[in-house]
Amino acid sequence: MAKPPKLDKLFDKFIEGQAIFKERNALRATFIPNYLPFREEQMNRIGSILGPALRGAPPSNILCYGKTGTGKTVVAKYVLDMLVSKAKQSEANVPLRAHVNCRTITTNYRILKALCESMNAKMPDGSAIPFTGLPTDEIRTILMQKLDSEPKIFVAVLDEIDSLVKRDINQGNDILYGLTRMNGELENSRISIIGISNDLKFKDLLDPRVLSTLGEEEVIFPPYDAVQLRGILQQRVELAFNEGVIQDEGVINLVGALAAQEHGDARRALDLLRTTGELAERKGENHVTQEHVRDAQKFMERDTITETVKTLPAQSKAVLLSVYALTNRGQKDIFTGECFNAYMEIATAMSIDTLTQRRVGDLISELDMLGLINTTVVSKGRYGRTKRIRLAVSKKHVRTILEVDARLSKLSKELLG
DNA sequence: CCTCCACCGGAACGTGAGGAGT
DNA sequence: ACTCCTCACGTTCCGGTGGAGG
Repeated sequence: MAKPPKLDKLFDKFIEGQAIFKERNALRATFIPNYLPFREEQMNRIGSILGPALRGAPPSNILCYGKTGTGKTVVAKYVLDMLVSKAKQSEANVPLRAHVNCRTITTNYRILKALCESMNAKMPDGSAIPFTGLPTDEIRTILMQKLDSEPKIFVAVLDEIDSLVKRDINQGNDILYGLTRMNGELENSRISIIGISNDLKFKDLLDPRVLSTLGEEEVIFPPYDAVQLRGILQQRVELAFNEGVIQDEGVINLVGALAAQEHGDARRALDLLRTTGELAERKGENHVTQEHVRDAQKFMERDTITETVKTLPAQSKAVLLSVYALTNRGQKDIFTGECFNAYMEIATAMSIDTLTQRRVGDLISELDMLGLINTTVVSKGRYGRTKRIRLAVSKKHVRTILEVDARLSKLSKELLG
């Protein structure tokens, strides 16, 4: 059987496509290059703080601040890698280490569990630690016993530590207080914490008792400027792409410039560059052009919005739709009361429960945080205080996506404005 | 300067699902 | 079968508030 020529050509394109990438992973956020440009200062600071661990002395706790994609995580990992390999070389005290992302690991229990697992701690009977069901106290005891079983320095990196406190200010403070105070209860070992925060104001949320121990040392990660981004990209381009793929100097400049607009986020820059390469690859081309960069930018934007809207729970969809409907009726500014009324209609039409205004208010805030709408609290004097709401994404965008939901097909044109 | 609207947003609590141990 | 845990999602209650209009 002869191969269909079309498919044949398609596959050929993929084989040719290898001409684009040499090592695609070099453009991923998890990749740790052997040199981190523009972060010497931060690396030296953290290095000198952690240094005492090599002599078995407990390092101070560190808080790292900086917006997303400023290299906090990669620097922390890099320095710890170096520390551990140095310790192994010289047979000094090899510190234990753990890296926990507090945004994906959402509860105190699971954070403790993750810390336990990083050093293979088991239940007293030798079984694995269960996902849930244990009192949090108990798992803390297990952690401490394991730590104390032999003298060690334990460096725990708590990534995105701000989300821990923002999710639940009491719970967050509790676990941080518990961790920072552990040193007073441990006999042999010492624990030291590297907190990584995207939010510069995160300190305000911390209990002063927590802050005083956790924030012993602070390291700031400023955003990269366009020139630095270009430098980073240049370094990765050499690792990731085959020679001659990027002939146009403008490609890197453009990626750097686009990412610099997004508060100097290197992760975004690398993502954009990778998507650009993949786009060119899919088209079966051997070179990457500025046109590809622009396409990739659009593609990524559309992709993230589509994804967030699609995965919204039904109630949030109803709220978003009510904003959409009012916008469609020609209203630019929408106030909470109006939004709530529209929501009641739409939720009824969707035949889902209607929530209270209090709850809808929270959903509005969530949509705001997702960047789908913009809200500001405004005072209209005699006519009360409320939130001014505006749609932050294009109307077309919302409609096409929301229409996919089966419950929404019933909604009348009239209802949607 | 004071009032008072229409909501904001914190606190406490309820419910039901999901999992573990006994 | 029963107890004990956490967690997501909502509700009820309520004190707080910026500024237009009196």
